Order: sequence, then C-alpha cells, then structure tokens
Amino acid sequence: MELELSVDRSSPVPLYFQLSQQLEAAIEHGALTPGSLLGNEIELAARLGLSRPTVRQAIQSLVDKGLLVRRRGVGTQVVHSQVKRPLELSSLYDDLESAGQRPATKVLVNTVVPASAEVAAALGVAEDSDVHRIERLRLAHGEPMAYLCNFLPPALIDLDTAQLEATGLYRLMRSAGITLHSARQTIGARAATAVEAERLAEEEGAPLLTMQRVTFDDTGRAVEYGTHTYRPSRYSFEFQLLVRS
Amino acid sequence: MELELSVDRSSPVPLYFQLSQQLEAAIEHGALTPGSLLGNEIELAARLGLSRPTVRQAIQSLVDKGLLVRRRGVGTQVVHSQVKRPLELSSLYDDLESAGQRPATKVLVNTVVPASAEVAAALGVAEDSDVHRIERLRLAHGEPMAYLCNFLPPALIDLDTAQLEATGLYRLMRSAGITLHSARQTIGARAATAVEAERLAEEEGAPLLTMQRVTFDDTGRAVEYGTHTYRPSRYSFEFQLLVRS
DNA sequence: GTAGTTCGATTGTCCGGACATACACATTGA
DNA sequence: TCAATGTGTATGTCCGGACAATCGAACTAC
Repeated sequence: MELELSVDRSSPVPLYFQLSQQLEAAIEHGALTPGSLLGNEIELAARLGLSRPTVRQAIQSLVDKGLLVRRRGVGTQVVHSQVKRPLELSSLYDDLESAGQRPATKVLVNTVVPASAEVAAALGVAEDSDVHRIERLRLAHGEPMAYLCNFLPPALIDLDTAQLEATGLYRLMRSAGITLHSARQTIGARAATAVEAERLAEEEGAPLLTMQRVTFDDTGRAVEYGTHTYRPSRYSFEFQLLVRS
Repeated sequence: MELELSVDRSSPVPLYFQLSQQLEAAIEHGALTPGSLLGNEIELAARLGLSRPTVRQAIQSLVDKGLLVRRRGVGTQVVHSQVKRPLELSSLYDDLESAGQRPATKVLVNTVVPASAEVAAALGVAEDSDVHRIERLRLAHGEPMAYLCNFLPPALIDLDTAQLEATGLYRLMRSAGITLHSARQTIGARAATAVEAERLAEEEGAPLLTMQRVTFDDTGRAVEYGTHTYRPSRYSFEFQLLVRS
C-alpha cells in the first residue's frame, strides 16, 4: 500500500506543515494503521522531492503530539492506542460545544471592581486597582452546569455582555488579538455552601468540583484569573497527558 | 553582561542538549532575567563554535517547554511569568515527595483477579483474564490522604508488597524498563460512600476528589488502570498547561 | 505633526550532505 | 544449543549555507 502524499511548493504553507497535516489526516482516517512503519526518512524525502530535514520536521511535530514513535534502527511507527486529544488550554465553552451540547451562558455580573489581595496577586496588579469582574452561569440542556467567576486586568478587552452570552471568554480574548500561552490550574473539590447550592440547583453540602486558573499570554502577562465551580454529576475534567522526555 | 556558555565536544551529551540545559539553568538561576533578549542565533552560534541549526534546536526545546518566546524580527526572549512546571505524567508519590511530605503507603490488597468488563476494556485484555489488583492507602503525616486502586496486565512486572510500600507505582514500572508514554485521565468529584468514608477517615457524604487513569507505554499498550479517591482537604491537582500552537 | 515608506535586524523555512549510534537479524563460534 | 559477533538499516546529531517573511525603527513626504 502506498500512501498518497504530495506537497504544493507554490503554497505559502510551509512544506513540513503540509506534510505533517497529511500524515495526521492519514492516521486519523485510518490509512496509516497503528503499529505500521512509516518508511524511512530518506526514501520518504526522495519520494516527495523534499530534503530530509524537512521530512524530519514534519515527523517530529507528530511525535511531539504523541501520534508517532521513533525507534533508532527500526523506523517510525504509528502509536497504536486510542489517543484522543492531548491536554489543551481549553475553555469550558469549547469543551461543551465539541461534545455537541449547545451550551448557554447567563451573565450574572459584568462590572469593574477594586482588586482584592487574592485577585491582585494572581493578576500581578496593584491591590485595589480596577479589574473587570464577570460572573456567569453555564447551562447545558437547560440545567445549570457550572458557575464561573472571572477577573481580568483593565484595558485589555471590553467585555460586552451580549458577546459573553454568545460565546466563551477564551474565544473572545483570542479574537481580541490576545495569544494565550500558558495557564496555572488547580482542581479540587469541596462541599457546596448554601449560596453555591442555590446557584447550581444542588443541595447544601453536596460535593462540588472546583477549578482555579490564572492564564498568561505570550509575554507572560496574566490576562485572566478565574474561580469556577462545577456540578460533578454534569461535568468532569477529561484529558490526555504526554510524558515530557 | 555576558552569559557564560560553553560546550564540551568530547562529551557524548548532544551539543544542543548541553546548550539548552545551560540556558535553562541560567533562566532558573536568574542570570537570564525575564523579558531579556537572548541575542541573535547567528552570533550565539559563532560565539559557541556551533552551527545555527544546533543552536536553534537548543532554543526550540526551551520554547516547547514554555521558557522562551521567539519573535520574528525581534529576537528570542525569556518569558516573564512564574512558570512552574508543565503538566507531567506525575505520580502522587513523587508529588508528595517533592513537596517534602515523606509519603507513606499501606498496601491493602495485592493479588491477581479476573478482569471485570470495565478493567478489561481499559487495559485492552480479554474479560475474565488474570490481572493484578492492588489497593493502597497513601498517607502523609500519618493522615490518610488517598485511596488508590490499580489494575495491571499480567506478566508485566512482579509487584512486591514491600517495594510498593517503599516507593510509587510509576517509579517501580520505570525501573522495570517500562517507558511511560501517555495517559488518559478523568478528574471528578462525588460524595463518599460509607466504605470510602471509613477508609479515608471522612464522614459519609463528604466530598471526595476522584481520578481515573489509563496509562500507556510507548508502544501503545495499556500498562495500568487506576481509580483513585482523594481527600480534597488534603490534596488537589495543580499543574501548568501550555497551549499547543 | 502625522502618515506612509524604506531599511536593517532577526527568526522562519529549506536544502544537501556527513558521520555517529542504536537496534534487529543473521552469522559464527564454543 | 546457546552465546558472542558482525552487518545492515534506520534514526540521531551536526554542519554550512541560502532565501523569505516579519517586526521595529528611522526616515521621508505631505
């Protein structure tokens, strides 16, 4: 079986990227079956009219994604396991949407408040300086699923309530030209207080899943701090990890 | 300020790796301050007597780790944020130990059982075939912290109870020559049953943090399936994420 | 003064080659 | 029979160069 691969040299898309996408598609589509060898790099490069470094760059990106495994003296083969998606800096909104849940958002609060000590420390701004505060209720199938409380530094983005109800916060930030880079997260659990129970239609004392997150852009600025609580019967965190070798 | 960098060509350690380690150390140590430019690649290569691709490979590995950011036409600079550690495929034991908690483990069960449907599906073995089952209680400061129930395929590793109490499961597997590759994890929460409460010295109905994980080695084989419950007052999941661009 | 343009600097992409290293397998030897 | 050795093949590392794309700043023109 010969895999059909080709590159378009007139395209502005980098050659290694064209190749890696085709390989990834072939794996996803099943044309490259798990465990199968990929053929050696030299020959592959010759077949495509590319140099070996370019082919290696394409392969390496898929190795980094966990789709391929290289073995010296053996070859490169497709990992045969149910690799879903590696852990991304994901938003709840996108998670739900990709699960076909058609999420709804109700904005409870959208205002500017002085930063508390906790918020100031997380965002790296002065205490009592102005920060945006938004509180949202995320619903799926009409049922409350999560309560989201977020703080953003001022002058970063203007938060329109209508937009917040139509899409997710991360998507808004990205379309505002902010390139998200990393986030620090803590996931825990606790018993619901009376107020929390009321918000999420749970009983007081019921277990809640909690997540706190500080998100940074590519310059290292903190761009968002959030405290979220989820109903564990409706949501859990699910992700794939890769070892860093 | 000139950063002291040098490579040892007689060392078997790859040159790019030597360089990346020195740069990482310099960042960690503070010699390279956040936001500072790294100097252009050409000049850096010349100074070290290396080629540009080698220098680029070193820098790239740190970019992948989230320590550096490249900007075309500008240069490469150190990310200025409190980057802790990226999310690793971590073991609870290592987590605790690195936090200086001196964890203790009590092995409750270490036996071989026929695989249930759930376990068989997770490990990719036939139902009712033999699998190892181990149940452990993880303690810190004499207090129970987590209850760990794990299943392993047979003939992979022999599980000595004494060893299990002395170290973590992941460390045992690694030293048995198994190279961990990826894991699929689910984190949730639920109320403790009477049995769970008893084990963890909690009250019935108290919130518990739960984690299920299937771990794969580099050939894609499932090598471990685990169901863990944590006391949320004693433990929470904390990690750093990077965006995949 | 402001907007548009040019230009230098720096990374991004790609090439072709060379040698080292590790693994699998066949061969050889005891 | 079994272990040690050799051999082929594939990836790992490294080199030196070339041109393109992009960013920032200085410069120019209105």
